[in-house]
Amino acid sequence: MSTTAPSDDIGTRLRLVRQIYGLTQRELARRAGVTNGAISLIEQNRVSPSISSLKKILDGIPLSLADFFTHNFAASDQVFFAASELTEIAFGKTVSMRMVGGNLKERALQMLHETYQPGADTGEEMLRHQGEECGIIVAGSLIITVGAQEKTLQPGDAYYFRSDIPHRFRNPGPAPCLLISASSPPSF
Amino acid sequence: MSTTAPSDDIGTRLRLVRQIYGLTQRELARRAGVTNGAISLIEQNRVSPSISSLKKILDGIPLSLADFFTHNFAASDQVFFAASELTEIAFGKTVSMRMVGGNLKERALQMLHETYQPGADTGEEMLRHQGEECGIIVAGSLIITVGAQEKTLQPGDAYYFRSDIPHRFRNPGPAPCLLISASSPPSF
DNA sequence: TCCTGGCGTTTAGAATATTCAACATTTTTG
DNA sequence: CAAAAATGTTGAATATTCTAAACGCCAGGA
Repeated sequence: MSTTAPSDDIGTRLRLVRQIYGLTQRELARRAGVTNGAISLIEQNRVSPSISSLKKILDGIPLSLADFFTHNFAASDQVFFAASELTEIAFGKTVSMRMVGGNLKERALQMLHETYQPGADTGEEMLRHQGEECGIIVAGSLIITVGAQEKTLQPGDAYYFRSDIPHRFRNPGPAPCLLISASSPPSF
Repeated sequence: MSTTAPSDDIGTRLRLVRQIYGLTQRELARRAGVTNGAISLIEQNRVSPSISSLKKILDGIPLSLADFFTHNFAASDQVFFAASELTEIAFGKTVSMRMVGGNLKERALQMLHETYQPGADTGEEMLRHQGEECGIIVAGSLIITVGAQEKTLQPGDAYYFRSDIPHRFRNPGPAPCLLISASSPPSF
């Protein structure tokens, strides 16, 4: 039992969270039913708020006390990613993936833009890992095997399965196959 | 981003935690550098402590604010388990396991008392999953394969490996093999 | 039985947090 | 550019929490 403790600089933390949510001290104060002055003093660490005050304030965001103390609110958390910013991952010469938010920490989700060149195959020794995954074919076609089932998917088709069921992806066609996938928790 | 929020009944929560850790108000107050009266008032919800006070108090346990707000401190959390209370899990007719704390929630750890009957084998298709695992042979003997390595373990021998390395357990001997294992995170 | 020591609780007063209203500064707008 | 609106900060008054010391209660030991 030991969640990593965030800094106890409550003031900076609150200011950060408030700004991430795009609220002014006055707007948050109004929603929370406290005064803007109180929020100002707290954010400057000139007072240490009571739990009841902090709770009221966080309710105005809204955000639970648990989340407030648990999560790492990095101001640098990127929200938008240019195509060129996606981190590239290659598996052999036939499979490559472009990951959304690879630089983020504490991701609960992994989204990939995958490319399977003609002939690409994740291998006879099926993949197995924890979590769940799903995806939608964007271009080309792909043969997906999941447990005892196998199907050729065309653009627009999709899949969803528990990742602990052995699975395999193959592109038999003459054209590259593009697909967008999501999985949780991230496997890399 | 939404950790389940525990009750905001800070008083009861603090009292519960304090008692779980076997501390009196006075002892905790001494460690935390606050007065026993303050703790009494907080536990009765007659005041809402400041973050700084609550932090000082939790430091005396010690417990982080994040953990305090995150975890579910069920007073009923069982600590001791009679052999008969271990939850039984069978895989085929040759492998069975007895799990410690199967009824607990939020386990970070899984401990099993495993029995491999003569001839038992987890299968040629090696096991792979997230986390790490280790164990000690209690009786009989067992052939364990981990990646490229393979070894016959005797009572007292032990193993430790990252569970994502393909692994396999076999009991070739004429006698049942007993072992105790631990893994994290729990795989079931 | 009457102590003694430990427990949680309570109360008055000191310390701290919060409100209210005003201020200085920046941003928006005509 | 000037006026108006919005933002964060501050000081004095109020409200709340925290301390220090006492209280009542109960379990064990002479």
